[in-house]
Amino acid sequence: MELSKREKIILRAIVNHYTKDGLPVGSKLLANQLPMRVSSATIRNEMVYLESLNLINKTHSSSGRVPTIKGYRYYVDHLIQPNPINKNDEDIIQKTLNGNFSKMDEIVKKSANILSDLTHYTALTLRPEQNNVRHLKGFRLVALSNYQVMAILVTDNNEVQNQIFNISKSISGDQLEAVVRLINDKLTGMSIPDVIKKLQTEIPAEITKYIHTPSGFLSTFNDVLDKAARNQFYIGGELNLLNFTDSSNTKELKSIYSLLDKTDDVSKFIDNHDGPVSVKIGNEIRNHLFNHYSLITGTYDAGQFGKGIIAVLGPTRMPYSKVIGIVSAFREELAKKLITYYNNYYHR
Amino acid sequence: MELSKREKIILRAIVNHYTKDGLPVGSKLLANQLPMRVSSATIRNEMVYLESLNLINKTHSSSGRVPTIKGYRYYVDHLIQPNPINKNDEDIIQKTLNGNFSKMDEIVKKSANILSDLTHYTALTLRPEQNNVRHLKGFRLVALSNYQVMAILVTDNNEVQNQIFNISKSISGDQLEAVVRLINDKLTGMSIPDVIKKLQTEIPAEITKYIHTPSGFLSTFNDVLDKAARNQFYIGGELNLLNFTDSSNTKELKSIYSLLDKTDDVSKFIDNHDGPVSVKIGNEIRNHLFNHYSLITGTYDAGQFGKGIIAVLGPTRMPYSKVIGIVSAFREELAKKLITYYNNYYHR
DNA sequence: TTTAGCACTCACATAACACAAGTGCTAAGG
DNA sequence: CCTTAGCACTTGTGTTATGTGAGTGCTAAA
Repeated sequence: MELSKREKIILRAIVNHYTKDGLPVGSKLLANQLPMRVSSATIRNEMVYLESLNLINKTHSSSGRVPTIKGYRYYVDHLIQPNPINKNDEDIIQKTLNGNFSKMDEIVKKSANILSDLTHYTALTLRPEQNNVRHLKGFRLVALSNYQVMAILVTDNNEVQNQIFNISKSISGDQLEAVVRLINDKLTGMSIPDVIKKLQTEIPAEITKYIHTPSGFLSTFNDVLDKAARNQFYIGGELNLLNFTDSSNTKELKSIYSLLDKTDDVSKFIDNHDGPVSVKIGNEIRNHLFNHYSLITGTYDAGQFGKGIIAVLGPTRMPYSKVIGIVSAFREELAKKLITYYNNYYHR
Repeated sequence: MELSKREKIILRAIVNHYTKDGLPVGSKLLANQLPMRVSSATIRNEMVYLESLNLINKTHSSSGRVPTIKGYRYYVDHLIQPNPINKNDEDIIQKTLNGNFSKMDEIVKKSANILSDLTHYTALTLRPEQNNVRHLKGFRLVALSNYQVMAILVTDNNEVQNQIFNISKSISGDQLEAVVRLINDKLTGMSIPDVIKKLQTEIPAEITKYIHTPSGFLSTFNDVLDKAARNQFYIGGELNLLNFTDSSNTKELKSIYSLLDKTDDVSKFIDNHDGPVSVKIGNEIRNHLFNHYSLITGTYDAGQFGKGIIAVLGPTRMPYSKVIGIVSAFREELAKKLITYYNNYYHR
């Protein structure tokens, strides 16, 4: 699909206006405002052509034009003018990321908040993932009392998971201590696949020396492994959806919120990228709930931590160039911050 | 304020109708429907009196009547007819509370979800609190690696808090081990006030034997103590606010949501009770944001765990008798469940 | 004290109308 | 051949008038 120079200017102007004001854009407005001197009739003629290509639309037979999904797509791919982040926003990122964090996850979580503050949309952040198989760096059991045990698991990306579980009355303190020692000895330092294998084969047999029915133990270990394996993500500004979603449709809104609660579903549509910053518009998100939303995702490369994803969810009618600018800048700052963080605490 | 029998019947009917349909209630409707045989004119006369007492209101000069806050209050205090929970809801409570929980908090959290499902409103639950000063039952430091430490704190209500913190490069593994031993020896078993005192006096001095600037350590301990001391609460069905809040007013809605995020504020208006189940209507909640909301709170006595609170937040126009029935039943079931739970795991 | 009757009020729905913004089309001009 | 002035046409929006229905307060009679 090849557009003439003038058609491009017109389409760009339509998208710019519409994302700014949210009102259909008419030919007269553009005639008075475009860089070149043309009459509104000429613009109307061009608009007919753009509409025939399904790049723009009318809301009713005599209204101004509005971009279609395809129009936004063309705009983002060919017409967008870069809008680098402004100094002020840059400062906010710098300042906020420079807090004191005691866990990598806290930085990623905070990032979701900053990103939503900057864009006034909803932000999602996924912590970095190593692409190789994850190994178990440490596995501890701490007996808190004679009926409560905390399982602590450290993976080689330095993530820590922990979970408390209770032990039924039938186990004595001594038995427990024995099991703690047994498991610490056997599993610490192993790779996760190995841990899972052992949990199903060797370990149960060993444990029965001390405890008759060890199923409670084992299911807890699996829980913790699960938690560690799952792609956790953080959300910032979820209430911002209220700002631009047609609030009459409560049902749809609730569906979206409950979708945002499900880790698996979210990472599904946040995933697969082309390039460092990618834009998905409306039905390109492949979920009918998001037909009027767009998703700007960016990857960040946090060195030893691996690669992570940040994303902004807003209306299809969003100022793409501004949001893309923010996401671009943010992915770089976040990467820098995490690498510094890694060097400060992990590299020795 | 004394009402005649007939006035009571009329007021009750008005509240019942209005909470059911949300439409102003007119005199003709009531005339055809009340137990006694009276004309609409008579009812109108009575209504004038009820309105003079500020128990009911008109939405405009020729509309039917609507209860005022004072009217709801009178209804709840004098006119309400008990509506015990139905078998089906009862079953749901039983079944859901009978899951397998590994932490007392999980039960309290789940309760918020059940309660909101049953009422279709928003539910808040506070975990039980012992009213005496809390003691520190156990305090552990677990070195996960030579740069990460997990602090674990167990209070005498068997709550466990934990937090991970990083140690700057300047500390060696040996130093760390020494500090871990020191702190475990000195603080385990003490009461919280004592712990705090020691953290400010004795401990810093001791630690400096091993580490030059122990301020990082100490602030983390304080963080964890803080977390344990705070009244945590859980929310279920927060999105249900969308069902009955005038969704045009996005701003107010956001204020409410951000209020519900703040522990202190929430426990403030959930607190102070009269009796096992209490009802606060509109401005009685003492926060202008809730002028069109009512709050049904119930206490539950979980034996050794102490006493906790459950609450349902809905519109002033809610079916009080049904919701009160549910809260009443729930507080008892939850108490039972927690006592059983305690006996199974803690009492030996 | 109750009630039938009636005039009155007000929200709500509907239709009629003008208006503004925008369109497509046509015909003339560069 | 492209551009544009002009014009008829469409549609959303806002205003006004008008009718209807549910409800009220008041009065006068039972």
